[in-house]
Amino acid sequence: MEYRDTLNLPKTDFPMKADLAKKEPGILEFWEKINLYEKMRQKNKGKPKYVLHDGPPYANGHVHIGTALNKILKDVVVKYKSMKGFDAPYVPGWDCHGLPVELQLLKELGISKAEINQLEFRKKAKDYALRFMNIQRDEFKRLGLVGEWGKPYLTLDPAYEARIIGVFKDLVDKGYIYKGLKPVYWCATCETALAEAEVEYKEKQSPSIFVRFPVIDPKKIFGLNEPVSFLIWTTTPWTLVANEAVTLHPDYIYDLIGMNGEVLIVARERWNNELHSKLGGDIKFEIKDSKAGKELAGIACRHPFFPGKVSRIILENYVTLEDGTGCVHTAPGHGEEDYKSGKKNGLPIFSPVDNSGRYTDEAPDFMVGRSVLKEANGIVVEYLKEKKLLHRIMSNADDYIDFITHSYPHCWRCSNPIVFRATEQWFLDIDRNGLRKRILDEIKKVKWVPPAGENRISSMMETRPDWCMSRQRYWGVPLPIFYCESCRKPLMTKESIGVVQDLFEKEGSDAWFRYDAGSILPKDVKCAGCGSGKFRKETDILDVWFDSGVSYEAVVRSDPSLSFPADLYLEGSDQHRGWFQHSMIPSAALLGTSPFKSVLTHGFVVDGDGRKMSKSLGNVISPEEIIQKYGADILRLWVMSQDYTVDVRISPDILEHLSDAYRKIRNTARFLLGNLYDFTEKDRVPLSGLTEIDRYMLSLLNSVEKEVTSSYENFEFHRVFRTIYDYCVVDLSSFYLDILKDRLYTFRADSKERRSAQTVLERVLSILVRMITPMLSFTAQEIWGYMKHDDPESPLLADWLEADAGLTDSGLESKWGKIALIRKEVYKCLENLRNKGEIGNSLEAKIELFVFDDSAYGFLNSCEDWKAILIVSQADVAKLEKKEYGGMSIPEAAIEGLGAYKIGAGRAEGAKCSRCWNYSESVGKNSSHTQLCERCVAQL
RNA sequence: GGGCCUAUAGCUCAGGUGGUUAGAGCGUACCCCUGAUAAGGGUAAGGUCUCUGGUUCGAGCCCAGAUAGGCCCA
Repeated sequence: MEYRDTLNLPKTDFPMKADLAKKEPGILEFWEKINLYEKMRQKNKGKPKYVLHDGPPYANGHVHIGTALNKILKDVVVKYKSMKGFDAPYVPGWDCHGLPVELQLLKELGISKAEINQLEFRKKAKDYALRFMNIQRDEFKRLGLVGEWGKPYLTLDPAYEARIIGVFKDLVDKGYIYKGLKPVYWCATCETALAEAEVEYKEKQSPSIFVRFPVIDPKKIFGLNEPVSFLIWTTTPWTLVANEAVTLHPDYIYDLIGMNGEVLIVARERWNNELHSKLGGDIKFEIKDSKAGKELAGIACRHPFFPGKVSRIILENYVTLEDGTGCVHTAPGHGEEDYKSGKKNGLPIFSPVDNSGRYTDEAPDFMVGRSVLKEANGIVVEYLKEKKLLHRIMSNADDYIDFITHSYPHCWRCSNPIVFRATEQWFLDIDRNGLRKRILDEIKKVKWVPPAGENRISSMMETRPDWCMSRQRYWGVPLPIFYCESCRKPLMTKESIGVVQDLFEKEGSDAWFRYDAGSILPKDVKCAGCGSGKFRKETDILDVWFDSGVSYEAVVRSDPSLSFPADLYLEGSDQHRGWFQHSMIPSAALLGTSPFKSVLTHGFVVDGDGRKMSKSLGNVISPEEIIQKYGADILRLWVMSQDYTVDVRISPDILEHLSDAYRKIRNTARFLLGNLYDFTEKDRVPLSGLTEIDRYMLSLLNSVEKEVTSSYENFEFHRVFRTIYDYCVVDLSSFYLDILKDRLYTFRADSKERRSAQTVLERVLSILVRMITPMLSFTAQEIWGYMKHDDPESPLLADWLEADAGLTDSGLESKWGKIALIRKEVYKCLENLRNKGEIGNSLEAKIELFVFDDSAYGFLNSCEDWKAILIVSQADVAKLEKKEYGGMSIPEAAIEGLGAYKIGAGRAEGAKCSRCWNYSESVGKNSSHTQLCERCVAQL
């Protein structure tokens, strides 16, 4: 007789090999077929909502690993919350307007924006954005993300565009929007503003000059009779016309250097390092005085070009000692840093340069109409020389001018050098109605995960300038502003903007370019300034940050399935400056509240060495290749395994390890399934009837579940992964399941002992599959299909099983913790025997546990079945006298709090039972089953 | 250059308020099993806790600086 056939070996069709790449698409089809997302919503209809509001990715290019990380994290949150019984809608969105699409498209078309009709271009841009939206949508779905994929929100939808205008209208109405000047990159050849991405830095030769800014009353200020000047250095002489200040560093030391009958003020370190030889040569000089920069603030100097105009000394930390004089010529109309500093110090934003790069009539008469890039430098130098404001450069043949080659911005299209030029822009006043302060207060109320996010965004909000909302581009939502044709006064009333809003709602923002102002505005509209009825349209568009920034209004407050404020925004940490801020500003301004209750940020994906991914380093890993090689579940497992609060690493090595981890979890589930093939509800054993180790395992399962649940709650997903994984490896596979095999296989199928074990296995599987569902959604679905139950079609439609307090038994957990330690010690002894060739399988061994104290003896005797726990054929517990210490295999160990014990290990007695493989002296005693032990005979 | 953040074994992570020989799992090596089998079990070897100072009786944990890296700005 083949005794093997009398065993209850595991049976399951659940394949060991996952083959995820092949299997996942089928599971996706299944989810689609059963309308999974709909059903998830339906299940929790009427329950409390949990709204994760999706930050829209940019509709350009394929999904990369960073986006995948972001979306998978979101998906895990949504799935977990849904299983927990929240109505957790997920409406994905796309950011469709903006420069990247515009530039990419121009590149594809091989033209500049002046060469194409704006409406025609916008049509192509729309197609382009929609094309990539569709590509990305498919790629997102492939990751197993659930959501409203049929009805995503798109910032180019007419309804969305109308909301953008609506929010802008309200901001205008509340007085937040104003017109001001701000320097932008300007190409005088193309006569257009350039975006950062359209600027190329190339080497250029520029004049280098040193210019005196004479102190107006040196006698009074320094007590000196000679003329005193701050000396500045510049490589853009043409911007001196627009000078408004001279900037010093507050903490540097400035020396007053007497030389040739005048006094020059420069930073001491600069003088000593370079300027002395460059400007002084062999001439004798004398330090008349020394001051810290901050002591010089406010001093008035004569403006080099405008008699009577004053240029004052101001302070900024950005002044460096790398070059120049430590005294910086500041023209707020011609530089970003100068502009910021100018705003801070209340300086005018002066920029007397027109579209073609020529001086306007605001410049001195002799300069008007001259090109700033081609002619101005020579004129300025001659003028300054004549006015004795230029300092000689001794090291250069005693000339006034030097030339240096440096990196300078050029237009990417015409390759000519560009200028910084202040133009009229629309701004949102961040300090209107105490907005900045109110935002800072709202920030404090938000829960930031990790907490450092609060500090980060707060410090940005504290110092950020007004929001410049206009962009000189084609692809975006136009600024809904009109100008009077005769007096140029802007028309921006609730009514005029409302008209635009309604128009966009019906026809989309293209309508702005399709109609002229007269056809858009009602006939009776008149300019409030001059009464004229003729208007023209603003040509600038809105900053795309405004598009996505108002999604709280266009999506969260407009979609009835959502609720405001959103519970969670979850994005990369770069969005502190981006979306979080630009959502907060209009929401706080108009609704007085933050649009989110909590914000979770994650780091960026870097390679195995912590370096950012780049084509040149060749370390880029795409989601696509991971899915093809391993499957989306491995990608999801990767996301879960990482502590995303810092940078997240990925490498082939890491993926390989995760693949191993996946197999372990999968095989654990497979073993559980395989041993439940004949188990039904009626076979369940009540708690009181379970063996002790089974009750212990239920208690442990409870602890694990609590740990996993709280980790999900706190968004500590890597703890979820680790806890589940360790549980599978340590508690199940190498401990419980290994011990259980004897009972499951060799006891009668319907024996109480076997049913007791199965009762536990069923609960373990049932909870395990739920715990992994948000993480390994595909695999969970697959396992679900092999489970026997009346539950819904998908684990995603199942409820989270809460830990059952009645199953927790801390006494048992502590007791079995000690048993596990003893087991570990025993295994060292067994390994010893194995290495000596005395045993192979642990069933060939016999173990004796010796103790000396009553307490330890009592403890060891209280354990039901040592031979099962240790997986050996015989195990005895005995009390020993001290004199019998000798000859033991290992030194004594102690049972915590119970005293010492020793382990005796040797070969088991008797013969091997051919059914259960245990060794027993009873083998051969039964005449009809001569190869069996008595226990097996009884089970037949 | 500035703001914020990170740095524990090959990998992923633990190491409340500083206190005996720094932990886990994986991986690796070796061994066992062949009734979870392209599975399962065991044992062992791996760390100057990035570096340098400092505070302290005592620091992986606190402070300063450096180095490397990341995000955002300039």
